Amino acid sequence: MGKKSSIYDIAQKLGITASTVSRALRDHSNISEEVKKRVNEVARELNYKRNAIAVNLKQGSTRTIGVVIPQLNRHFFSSAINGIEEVASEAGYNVIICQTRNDVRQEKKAVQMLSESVVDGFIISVVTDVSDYSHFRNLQDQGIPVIFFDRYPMSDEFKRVSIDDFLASSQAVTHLAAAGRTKIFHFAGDQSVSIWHERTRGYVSAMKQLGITVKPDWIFKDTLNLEAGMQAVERMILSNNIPDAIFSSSDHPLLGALSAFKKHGFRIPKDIAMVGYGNEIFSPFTEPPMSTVDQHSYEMGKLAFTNLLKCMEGAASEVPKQSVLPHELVIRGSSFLPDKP
Amino acid sequence: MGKKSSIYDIAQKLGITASTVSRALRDHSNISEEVKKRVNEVARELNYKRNAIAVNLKQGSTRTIGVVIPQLNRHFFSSAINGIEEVASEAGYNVIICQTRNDVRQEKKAVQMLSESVVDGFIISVVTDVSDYSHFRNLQDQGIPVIFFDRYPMSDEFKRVSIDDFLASSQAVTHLAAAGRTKIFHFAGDQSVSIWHERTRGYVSAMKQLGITVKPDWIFKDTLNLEAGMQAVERMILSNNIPDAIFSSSDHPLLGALSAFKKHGFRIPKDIAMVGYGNEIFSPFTEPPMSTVDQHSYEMGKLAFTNLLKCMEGAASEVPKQSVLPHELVIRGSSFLPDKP
DNA sequence: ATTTTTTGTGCAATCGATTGTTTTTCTAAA
DNA sequence: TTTAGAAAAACAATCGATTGCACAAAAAAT
Repeated sequence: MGKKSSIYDIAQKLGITASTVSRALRDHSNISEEVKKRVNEVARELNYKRNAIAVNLKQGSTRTIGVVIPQLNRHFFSSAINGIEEVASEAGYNVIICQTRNDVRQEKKAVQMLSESVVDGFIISVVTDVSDYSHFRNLQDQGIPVIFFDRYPMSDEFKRVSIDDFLASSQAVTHLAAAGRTKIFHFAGDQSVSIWHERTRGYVSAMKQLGITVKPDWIFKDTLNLEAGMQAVERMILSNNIPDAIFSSSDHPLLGALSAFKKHGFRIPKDIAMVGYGNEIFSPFTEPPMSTVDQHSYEMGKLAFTNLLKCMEGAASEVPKQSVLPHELVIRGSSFLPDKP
Repeated sequence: MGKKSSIYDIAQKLGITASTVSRALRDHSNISEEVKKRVNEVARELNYKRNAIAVNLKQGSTRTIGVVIPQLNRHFFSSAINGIEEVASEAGYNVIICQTRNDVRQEKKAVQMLSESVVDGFIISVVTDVSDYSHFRNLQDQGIPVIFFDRYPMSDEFKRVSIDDFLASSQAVTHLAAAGRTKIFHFAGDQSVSIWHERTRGYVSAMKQLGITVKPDWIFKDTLNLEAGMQAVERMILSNNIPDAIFSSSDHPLLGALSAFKKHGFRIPKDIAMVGYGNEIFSPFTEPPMSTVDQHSYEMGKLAFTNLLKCMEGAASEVPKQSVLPHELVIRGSSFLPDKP
C-alpha cells in the first residue's frame, strides 16, 4: 500500500536496469520476450503505473489539448466538445476542458496555466468582452498552436473555424420577411464578440436589402439569456412597441420572450413569428417549436481538432486562416403558419 | 523565437546558477534583492514561463483535480461543475473535466490517464452500466482520494455526496397522490445506477404507503432521454394504458412525454399530472411548467470539492462516508391545478 | 577457427525545477 | 589583525522515464 512504484523498483526486483524495464514495458524490439514477460509480471504485481508527468517532461509533449470555452451549459458547446473528443481520442489525444464563465481574467488564467507545458495545443472560444489578445499572442510567441471556433478574436492573426454567421442571419431574416413580416425586431449580443457582431450585421444588411428601415428601438442589445428575453418583451409592451417578428442571436432569450409574449396573450407565430440561433435541446419542444439556425456544432468541434492536429504536427501551412462550415436554417412552428386556418 | 526558455537560460545569461535563479523567482529570502531584480528582468526579457510539468514531477503534486462525469449536456452536471470550480479556484486548484459519455471503457480510460500522476484527486459521477469497480479500487490502492457525487458506486467502500433520492422520490409521489392521482406511472432509469435505483425504490415505497398497487406495466425502464419519453407515451396509447400522473426519474424523458401527450390531445395537468427530476433549464418553460426535484447541484459540487480537499490534505477521517444534502420539490403547473376551473 | 553481424542490456545524460548541503563572500565583533 | 557568524550563491542530488551509445554474448558468415 501507499508509495507508487517506479521502473526502478521493477528493475531492482529483477536485477536489471531501469532502461531495460522501460523498453520492455514499451514493447521495444530490442528486448527479449523472456524479459518482457517477467517485467510485465512484476509490474502487475507491484501495481505499477507509468508516471505521465515524467514522460511528458522527457518528451516535451503531453498529447493533451486544452479546450477553453465561456460556458458548458450551452448545447452548442457541449456538443462541440463531443465532436472534439471524438476525433481527439482517435488520434490518441486527451482533452482538458476549462470554463471561463465569460470572465476575461479566468480566460487568461486558464490559458496561462494550461500553457505552462500542460497542453500541446488549444481550441478556444473567446469570452464575451474580450478586447485584449495579449494572452493569445503569447501562445503564438511560444509556438503553441491555437484554433479558435465560434467566438473568435476579431483580428486576422489567428486561425478559426466557424459558420457564416452573416449569411445565416440574413437568411433567417429573409425567411421571416417571406412569411409576410416587416416589423422584425432583433435580439443582439455584445458587439465586441465576433459572432454576435456578424449576426447583427446580417440582420441589418438583410433588412436593408428588403427595403425595411430598422428603427433603433427594434434592436435589443443585451446579455443573451432567458431573463434578458423576458425583460425585453416587458419593455416592448410598456412602450407599446410590438413587433410582428423577432430574429434572435440566441435561442435562450427567445425562449424567455416566447414565454413572456404568451403570458400576455400574444399568439405565436400568428401575432409574432420567431427565429432563434443555436438549436438548443429545448428548441424543438417549445410551443410552438422554435425555428432556429443550427450551427452543426458537432462537426465544428471535429474540424477544429482536425485543424489543430495539423498545426501540432507542423503542417500549419495546410490549415487555412478561416474554415467556414455549412449551417442550416431549421424552420419550425414559431415562424411557419400551418395551411389550415 | 521558438524554444521555450528555462531557468538555465536565465542563469547563463547572468552568469549565476540555476538554483539561484529558481530561488530568486520564488522570492526566497536567501537571495539578495539585487539578484532578484536582475533575474526577473531577464525572465521577462526571455519570455520565461515556469514549466509546470517539471514542477509537478519534482513536487509530486499538481494541484489539479479530475472531474469525471457521464455527460456535459445536463444542467445538473454543468451546474455542479460550476460549484466545484468555484471552491477549487479559491483553494488554488485547477479542474480538469473528462466526459465518459456513459461508456465504462471511457470511464476506465479517463481515470487511468488522469491518475497517471496528472491529478491529486478525483470527483466522479459514475457511468450508467458500471458493475465493475476495479479502476476505482485501483485509485484507493494508490492513495489517490476520490469523492463520488450523484451517481455513486453501490458499495460502501467509497465516499460520496448526494441528496436523499429515496426521500425526494417518495415526496414527489406523495405530492401527486395529494393532488388526487392514483394511477401514477414511473419512468425509471437503469437500476444498476445507484440514484435511479433509489428513485424507483422511493416511488415503489411511497405507492405502497399510499395503498396503491403498482402494476408492472406502470414502470418504464429505459434510457432517460427525450426519445424514450416520447416512445413510452406511444406505447401507453397503443396499449390503451393511460396514467393520471407520471413521476419521472429525469426531466428529459418527461419533456418527451409532455410533448407526445399534448400531441395526442391530452391536457396537462388536468388529464395527466407530472413531476420530473433535475430542474433542467427548460423545465420552468415547458407548458405547463414542469414540477421537478431540484438537486441543488451547485451546492453539491461545492461540497464535493470541500470534502475532496480535506482528503487530499490528509484529513480524510473528518469526511463522512456519505454526505447528504437537502433537496427541494419544486411544484409548478404540471402537477398543480389552478383554483379557477 | 576467425570475423562479422545480430541481439539483448547496461551506462549515463537528459528533460526543468527544487532543495538540502556545502562553499564562498562579506560584515562585524574580538 | 584575526575570526566568528551571517548572508549569498554554488554544488549536487532528486523526481521517473526515455534514448543514443557502448558493449557483451550469441549467432551467422567466411
